[in-house]
Amino acid sequence: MKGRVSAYDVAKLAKVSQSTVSRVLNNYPHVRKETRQRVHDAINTLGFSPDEIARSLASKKTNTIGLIVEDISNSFYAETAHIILREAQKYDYEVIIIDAETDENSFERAISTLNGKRVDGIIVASTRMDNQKVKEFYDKGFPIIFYNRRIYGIEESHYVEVDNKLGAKMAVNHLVENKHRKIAFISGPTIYSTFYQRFEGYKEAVQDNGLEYDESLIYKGEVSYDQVFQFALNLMRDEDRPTAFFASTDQMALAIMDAAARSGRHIPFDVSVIGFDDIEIASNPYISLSTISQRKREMAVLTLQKLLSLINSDDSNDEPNKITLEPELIIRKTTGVNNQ
Amino acid sequence: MKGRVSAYDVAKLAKVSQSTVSRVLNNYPHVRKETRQRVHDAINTLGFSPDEIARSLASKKTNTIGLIVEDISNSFYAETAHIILREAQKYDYEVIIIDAETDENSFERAISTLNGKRVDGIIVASTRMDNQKVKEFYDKGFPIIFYNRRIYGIEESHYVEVDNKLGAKMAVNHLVENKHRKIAFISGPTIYSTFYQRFEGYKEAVQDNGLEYDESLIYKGEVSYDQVFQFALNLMRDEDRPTAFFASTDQMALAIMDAAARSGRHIPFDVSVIGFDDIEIASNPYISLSTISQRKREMAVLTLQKLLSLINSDDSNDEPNKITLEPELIIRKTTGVNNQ
DNA sequence: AAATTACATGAATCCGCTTTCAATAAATTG
DNA sequence: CAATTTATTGAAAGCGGATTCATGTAATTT
Repeated sequence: MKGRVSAYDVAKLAKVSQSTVSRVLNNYPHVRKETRQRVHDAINTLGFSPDEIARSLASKKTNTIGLIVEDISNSFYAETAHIILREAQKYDYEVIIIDAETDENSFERAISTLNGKRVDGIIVASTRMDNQKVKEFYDKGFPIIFYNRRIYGIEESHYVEVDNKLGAKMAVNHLVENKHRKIAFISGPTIYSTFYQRFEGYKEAVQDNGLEYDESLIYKGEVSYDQVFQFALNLMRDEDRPTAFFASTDQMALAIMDAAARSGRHIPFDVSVIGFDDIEIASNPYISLSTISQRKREMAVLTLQKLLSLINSDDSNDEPNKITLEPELIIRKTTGVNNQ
Repeated sequence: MKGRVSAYDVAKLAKVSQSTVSRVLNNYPHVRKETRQRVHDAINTLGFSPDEIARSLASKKTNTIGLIVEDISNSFYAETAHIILREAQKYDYEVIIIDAETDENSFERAISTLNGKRVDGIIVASTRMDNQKVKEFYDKGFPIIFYNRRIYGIEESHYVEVDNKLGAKMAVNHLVENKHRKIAFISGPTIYSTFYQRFEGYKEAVQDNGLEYDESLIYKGEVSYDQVFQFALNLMRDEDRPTAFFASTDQMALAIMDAAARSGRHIPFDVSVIGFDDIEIASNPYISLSTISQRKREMAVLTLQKLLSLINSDDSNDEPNKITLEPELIIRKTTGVNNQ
C-alpha cells in the first residue's frame, strides 16, 4: 500500500497543524467552525482515514474486544457471536474471535494473544473453571466477563449466565412428569461450570423425585458427536434401556436423536429426548427438539453491554456483575409420555 | 492496567539496549548467544509480552486479517469461520470478523473499518458483485480474496469458489432423473454471484432437459426463513404444485421442508427437496437433506493460504488466483422418484 | 480602556516498538 | 602484524496520531 495519506497531509492541505486535524478527528471543542470545515474538506478530497493502529498506540484504546469461544461452528456459539458482533458494531467496537481448543494451553495462548493485541476487554465463552491466567488478569483489573460460564476461585468475577442447575431440574422434572423413571444424562466435561451445574441439577432432580441414580446412564466425556452417538447407541440397544435422555446441549441431543434413528427407536414413542440451549435448528419441525432455552440474545447483549461499561468506567471498583437469568422449558415433540 | 512492563524495562534488567531486546524478540541474528539468553531471562522474570500495537505501527504489519461474512449465525458461514480461524491460528494470524448487513453501506463500512485497523488482508465471504470500494482496494494492490464469491468488473480478482452453475445443473439433473418435470427454484438475490450462477445453472438445466420455464415457480428474494417458508407454503397448497424444490442454500431448504410439513406434504413422497451447501445439519438423519456439497473445508483452507501468500509475496504481480472447485452431489433422503 | 477570561491553534513530546546508522570489538586474511 | 571483514551493540530517528503546554486572539468584565 503505497502512499497512504496521513493526518499530516490533511493538515498541510487545510493549512492547519496536525494537532488541529487530530482535534477535529476526535471531535474536540476549541476548533473554529470554519477551520473544522476546512479540515473535513481536506479529509474528503484526500480520502483520508486515520490509522487506527497509531491512534491506539497513542490513546491506549483499541476499540477492539476479544471473544473466546470453543468452537464457532457450533450453533450455540455462532448464534452468540452473531449477536455480539452486531451489538459491538453499534458502539464502534471490533471483535477478534478466537476459536480456542479446549485444552488449557490453547486457552492461555488465547488470553496472551488478546493481551498482546491490547484489546480493551474480553468476553470468555469458553474456559475451564480454574484457569490461572484468567485470575491474574482479573487481579490486574482487566475488563473480562464470562458468558454462560463462571470461574471459581475468583469472587469478584463478572458473569452473565442462565441458571443452569435450575434448567437441568426443569428438564428432568418435565420428563418425570411424563412418567419417565430411567433417565440418561449426557454431559460434557464437568470441569466446565455449565456442565458442572447441569450435572448438579440432574442429580438433585433425580434425588428429589426419588429416582435411582445410575452411573451407567451417565456420559460426561468430550462434546463429540461421534462419542455421544456411540454411547447413546449402546444404551438404545440395551434390554433395559432408559426411556428418556437429557442432553446438556442441543448439539449432543442431535447425536442422540441420530442414535435413536439408527437403532430403530421412535421419538417420542420409544424414547424421549430433551436438550439444552435451544439452538436455531431445534425449532425446525423435523427436529422439533424439546429443550431448555438459554435466552441467548439477552445473555449476549447483556454481556457486551456490561463489558463496555466495565471498559468505560473510571473506577474499577464497582461491584462485580453477577447476572443469572432464568431458563425456560420449551416443550416440542421429542418428549412424550412414557408408556412402557 | 497499571505498570505494564516494556521492552525498555527488559533492556535495563538485561543490561542491554532496547534495540537488542527488539533483536531477540524478532529472532534476528547478530546477538551473542549469551546476551540473547540474558534478555530471555529478563523477559521471563518480568513477564514481558510485547505490545503488538506498537509493533504493528513500527513494522507496518498487524498479523491480523479481516473476514467479512453476512451472518455468522448461518451454519455455512459459521463452519467456514471455524476453519479459517483455526487455520489462521497456525500461522499466528488473528482475525477480525465483521458480520455485515447485506446492504451496500454496511459492506463499505466493513471495508473501511478493516482498512482503518490496518489488517494485512481481507477475505470477503459476502458482497454484491459490483461493489465499488472493493475495486479501489484491488487497484491499490491490497490483498483481498473472495470466498465463494466473485466480483465482476475486476479482471484481476482473486477468488476461490465452487462451480455454482455446475452444481445447480447437477441438482436439477438429479431431480429430472427422478422424473420431476415441475421444479421450483428458490434463490437469494441474484446480485450475489453465487445466487446468480446457481440461477443460471437452473435455467440452463431446465432448458437442456426440455422443461418448461415457469416464473411462478421462482423465488429470488431475500434469504429470509419466513419469506421462503411462506412462498413454499403457497406453492405446496397449489392444485398444480411443483413436485420438487431446488433451494440455493440448505438454510432455505430447511424452510421449505418446514413448509412441506405444515402443509401435510411428505418428503420425499409428495415432494422432493434438494439444497446447496451441505451444512452440518443436512446430514442429520432427521433432516437427511439431499444437497450439493460446497467442499467448504478445502475452499476455506485454500482461501486462507492464498491470502497469506498474497500478503507475503514481495511482488504483487503474480497472476490472480482463480480457483474453481467441483461441487459434489450428495443424495440423501429428501429426494425421490416422482410418482404423480 | 485596561484587565480577565475563554477560545483557537501550533510546537513539541510521547506511545512502545522497529530499523537504520555508526561505533566498537572480534575474527580473518595476506 | 597490519589491513580487512564480520559480528555485536547502542544511539537516534521514525511509525502516525494524541496530548500537554505555550502563545496569540477574541469576547467579557469592571
